[in-house]
Amino acid sequence: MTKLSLTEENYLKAIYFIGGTSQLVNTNAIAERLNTKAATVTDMLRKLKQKDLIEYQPYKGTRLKSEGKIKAIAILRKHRLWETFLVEKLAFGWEEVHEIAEQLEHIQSTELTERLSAFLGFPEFDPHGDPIPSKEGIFPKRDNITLDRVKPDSAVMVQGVKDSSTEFLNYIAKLGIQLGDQIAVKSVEEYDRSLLVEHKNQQYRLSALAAANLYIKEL
Amino acid sequence: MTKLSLTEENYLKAIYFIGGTSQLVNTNAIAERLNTKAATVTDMLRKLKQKDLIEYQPYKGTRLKSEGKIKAIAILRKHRLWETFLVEKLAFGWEEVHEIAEQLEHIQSTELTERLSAFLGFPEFDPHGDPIPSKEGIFPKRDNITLDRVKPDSAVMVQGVKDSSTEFLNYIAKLGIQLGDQIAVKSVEEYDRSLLVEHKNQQYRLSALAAANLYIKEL
DNA sequence: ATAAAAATTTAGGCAAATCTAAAAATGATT
DNA sequence: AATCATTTTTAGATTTGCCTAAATTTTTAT
Repeated sequence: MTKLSLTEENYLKAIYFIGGTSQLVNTNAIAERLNTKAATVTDMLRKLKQKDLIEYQPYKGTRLKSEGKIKAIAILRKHRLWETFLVEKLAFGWEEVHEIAEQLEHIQSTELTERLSAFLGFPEFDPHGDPIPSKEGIFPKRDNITLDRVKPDSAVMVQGVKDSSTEFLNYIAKLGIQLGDQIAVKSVEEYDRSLLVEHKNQQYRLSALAAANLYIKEL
Repeated sequence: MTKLSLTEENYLKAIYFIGGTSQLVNTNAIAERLNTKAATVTDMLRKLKQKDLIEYQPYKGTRLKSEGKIKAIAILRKHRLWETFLVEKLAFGWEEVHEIAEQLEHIQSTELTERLSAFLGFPEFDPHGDPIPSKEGIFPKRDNITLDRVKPDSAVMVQGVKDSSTEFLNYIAKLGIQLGDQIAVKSVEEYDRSLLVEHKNQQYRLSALAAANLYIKEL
């Protein structure tokens, strides 16, 4: 349980995001995600291997070992809890919180994390609809249905977004779509699979791509 | 408005705590406060001088310049707001929060700081009773303190009530509390933040709510 | 199968923040 | 005023995280 530097934490997070808990991850992919150079990544991988946080074979790639996974998931937990705090308690918009949460996720205090979670009512999903792992590192289950998988004439509730890029978040913000909103699917166009939907008493068309990026729950 | 490193911020804070906004501060005093060596401090002082954050004459000591003061006070503001958050919202004890706030005070986002302040109800004093500077760097005057913001073992004089509802006035009348009365705070209960007070040679317990509605002056 | 391209590592350096040891300045004491 | 003690600075190293350029390994394409 050695304390990691901020940089080390960010490398573990990057490896986790690219390769999850088991896939081999390339040096270049990490370099790109962290806006750094491959040589720098190599240095750090040697260091993380030495700390037994990752498996790493030169030229072959890297993957998290169990200690590394635990750390990465703990950081993710903190990130998503803070995002929830920022949106639900401080009334930030979905799009604004990421950068701040990137800083807050590195605060060291298990006690703080657990009290924050309690304060927020032990949330299982963050404002983007992404699952918040428990302190034991277990992810809550979710209905992974996206809007494009829904039959015409069904009513659904928006539960989250799959694509959390700023572009997409801005797009749905422009449409006025928010978590918890109800949407009724009227029909699906054969040609491009776009959807005619009714939302907040308005009818409009959603592309298949947009629909595929909205997690929903059927009502 | 250059972004400072965490270390630079800590040096400014240290200078501020030792010498306030105008007194000359010795190299050794800073070294001691930051648990580092005098030589290290000298290096940093040269750097901070170069950034025009401090006045510094070798062998003569250092003091904050206006930019440095602004930064130091902004950090102090964040520290005390976070402490307030930790105690009032996450129910930490007074003593536990300092270390965590030392980390949180370095989070960079004015927006976050201001929203946090709003969320907390624009507090003017932190749970230790210390004043929280405004975002303009101005310290609130002491006389706006309410009894709940006072350190244990302090003696105060009742100056007024914040809640002037008949219910509250009746309640304190029943306790025999009048303007100008002296009250000594013996201790504060962690659990519900109620106060054990001595007043007119009697000891009794005051709820946090009642205490929060009594304006006092420290003696 | 071999050469070209791409990915990765090694080698050598740099900046920030730290240290120890030695030198210099200041201040205190007789 | 001269000396001794204290404070502070300078000099020279170390560690961490990063870089560029060159070398090496792996992959791809002919």
